[in-house]
Amino acid sequence: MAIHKKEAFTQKEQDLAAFAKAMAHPARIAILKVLAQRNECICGEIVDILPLAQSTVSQHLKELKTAGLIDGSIDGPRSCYCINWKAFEKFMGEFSFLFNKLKVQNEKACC
Amino acid sequence: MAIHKKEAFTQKEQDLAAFAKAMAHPARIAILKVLAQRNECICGEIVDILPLAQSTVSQHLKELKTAGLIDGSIDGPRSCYCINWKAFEKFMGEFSFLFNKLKVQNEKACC
DNA sequence: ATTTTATATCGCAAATATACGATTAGAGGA
DNA sequence: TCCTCTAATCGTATATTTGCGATATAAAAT
Repeated sequence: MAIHKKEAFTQKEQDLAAFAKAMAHPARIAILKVLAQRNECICGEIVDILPLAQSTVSQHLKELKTAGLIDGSIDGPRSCYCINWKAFEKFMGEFSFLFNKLKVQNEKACC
Repeated sequence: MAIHKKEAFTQKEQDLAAFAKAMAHPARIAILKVLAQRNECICGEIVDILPLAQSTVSQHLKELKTAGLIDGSIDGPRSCYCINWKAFEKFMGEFSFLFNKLKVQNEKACC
């Protein structure tokens, strides 16, 4: 294939896919869970909780941040992360719109 | 790395990640959209709509089916697919549970 | 100034995913 | 029976992801 054809799809389709992709790994789900549970933002605590090396966790955090699912700020020698609730609401809303809305008229089984 | 450490996470984390992964590609989002829009179940129409080769579309359909997001049945010489609304509700519910529930108590900004 | 502590980044190896053409399989129709 | 149409699967090239150790960076502590 050589070429990934993401460009051939609509921006909204790409955005939804990117959002899903950011959550498409159990480690990142686990990170989001930790961030959601603790009111304050965590950094290296995540490394202690997850069964992964520090560098790997850092990489997952970077992906989540790039995707916009979490925010991060430097706090002295350590980094602080937290969930970007706005982004979450936006995407969850789009998923709901895309599928829940259509569900109503389609409820009956096909095939 | 050689080893994917999925096993090191909880079943629920793995399930959510697998669900997200199934939607982590714009082509699959587009397929789900088509299936959601048409009341009856489609097969090769998807190939006409998407800018991808038949074999590629078939592969995406297989992934969606394996992940449980769609159902498929053979109808003579052609295949018929439709969205598995039950699975959708289940996963959307889990996402909402995981994040919306926690949002309430965390609304304030951190970092 | 040196050492510790906390993170990010680099480089690499292995696993997966993406895409397509070619081939296969099965149902209908000529 | 032979051909056609639809869809799945195989083989393969390339791209991306995952994971870790090693290294770099930067603030705090000694």
